Amino acid sequence: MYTVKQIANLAGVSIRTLHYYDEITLLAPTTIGENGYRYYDDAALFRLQQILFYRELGLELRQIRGILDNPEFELIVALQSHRRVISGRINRLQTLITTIDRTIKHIKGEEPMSNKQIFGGFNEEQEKRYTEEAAQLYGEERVRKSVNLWNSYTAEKKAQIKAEGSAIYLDLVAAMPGGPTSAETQAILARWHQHLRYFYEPHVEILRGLGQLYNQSPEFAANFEALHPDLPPFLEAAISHYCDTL
Amino acid sequence: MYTVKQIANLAGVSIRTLHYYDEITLLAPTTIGENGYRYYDDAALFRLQQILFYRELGLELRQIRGILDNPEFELIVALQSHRRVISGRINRLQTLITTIDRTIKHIKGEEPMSNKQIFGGFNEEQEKRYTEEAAQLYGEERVRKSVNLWNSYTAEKKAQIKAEGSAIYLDLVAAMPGGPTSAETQAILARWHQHLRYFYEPHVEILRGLGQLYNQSPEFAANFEALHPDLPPFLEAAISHYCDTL
DNA sequence: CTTGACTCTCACGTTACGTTATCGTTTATC
DNA sequence: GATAAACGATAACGTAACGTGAGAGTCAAG
Repeated sequence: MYTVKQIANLAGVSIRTLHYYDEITLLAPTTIGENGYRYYDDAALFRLQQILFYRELGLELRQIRGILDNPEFELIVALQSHRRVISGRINRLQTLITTIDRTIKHIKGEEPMSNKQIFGGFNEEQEKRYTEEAAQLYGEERVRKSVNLWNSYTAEKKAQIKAEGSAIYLDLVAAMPGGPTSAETQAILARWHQHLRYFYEPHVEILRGLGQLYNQSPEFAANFEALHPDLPPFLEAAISHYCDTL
Repeated sequence: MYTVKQIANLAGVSIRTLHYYDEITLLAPTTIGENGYRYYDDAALFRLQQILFYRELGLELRQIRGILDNPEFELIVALQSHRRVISGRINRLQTLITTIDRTIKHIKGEEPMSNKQIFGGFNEEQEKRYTEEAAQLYGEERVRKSVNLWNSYTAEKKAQIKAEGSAIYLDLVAAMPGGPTSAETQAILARWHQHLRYFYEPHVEILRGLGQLYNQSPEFAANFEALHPDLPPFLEAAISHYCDTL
């Protein structure tokens, strides 16, 4: 059993951080003494390690809690995923170093440099975030295939697919009053299921993963909330039921 | 001349960020049109690059403004400094990767693991702060005096002192096979001790602090690593022993 | 001349803590 | 067994660096 200070020293975090993580139920102490003191055991130590990894990778604490509390969470798989993301980070930093070297040469007049190159290593991260989360949930290869498939469409086809998607989600919002398990909702989900084939072969696990993603990932959730504030949890429930009946 | 959107796309930042940087006078647009639009030129592009480097390294925007607005600021020197710090970052991430590998083996029961090792790579940032504190304690006034003393030398004298310093560090590299406590190493350290008098009165505490600084500060360490990859830890051990025998 | 893409300025919201302030508890020392 | 030092708790306000609309003006193309 460790006290707050011992944990703080071991992990290099502040005591306030431990208080805060307790407050938001991200890392609760193993037991609390009669004096109100927090005490942590080794399991808590490993959970904290995971938290720090995900934090290092830029995830919000709420997401981290969602991931760690997911019964399907597997420590080793998660660690291997961290490895890949951190490797990516290292590559990015190395890009920054070449940007530095190139900038120095450019200033000395030894080499020309484009405007894009000035920001090499900075502007690459944008679209990655989106991909990173998806990659962690259902695997890099699948994402790659999906991207390839999507890119194979013409611009016209892309627009049509997008429109179809929008229509489906609007219909889902209209179906919300009936509840997530209503026949109407489930019928629309069948269309949604079919629609996904434009991107990849939607396997049951994937469908379930998408349902969670739509509710847990802030980026997805934000999009759906724009249509209706309660759409994300509604979607997760409805998709879960849909998968159960397959 | 570029508009906000063009800059945002080039650098991978949001328009809001550009607005904010203007608001806090960190990056003002080159000109403002009659319509109130912000327009930036290439110089602004380079300033933004610097801002992003410093931000990547974790500096606060106020500090960044202070650095960039300092008349002594030199672009190339700054870029070289970024290089060293980013290299340190890469080392830290690589430590994280070994922590991951070790944790995986530990979970599989293939290897024991200490509590400290669980957080290898995370708690290192603290050590930096210790050094910073030390720097502030011993710090600013002595640094100022040292700078004054240094500036009182002629260019010729400066060159001679620099050469002497380089010779000492090269001799230390040559003495590395004998180990940090060898008579040879310790004799060279006596020269090093004497050499420091060109800069300030080397008190025992300061010597010890320097030893730690040489190994812990990524900027110093990077310089010494250029001479030999294991020189920084060797220096810390050798200087520690030298101080013990004073 | 309208439509859509851009732009502006408020102004409030957010995340993950830092920072006192005030108070009870434990431990080391005299 | 008293007392100070170190440690723990809660509570509440502060902050940095933007995100996120709202409302309104501007520009380029058809």
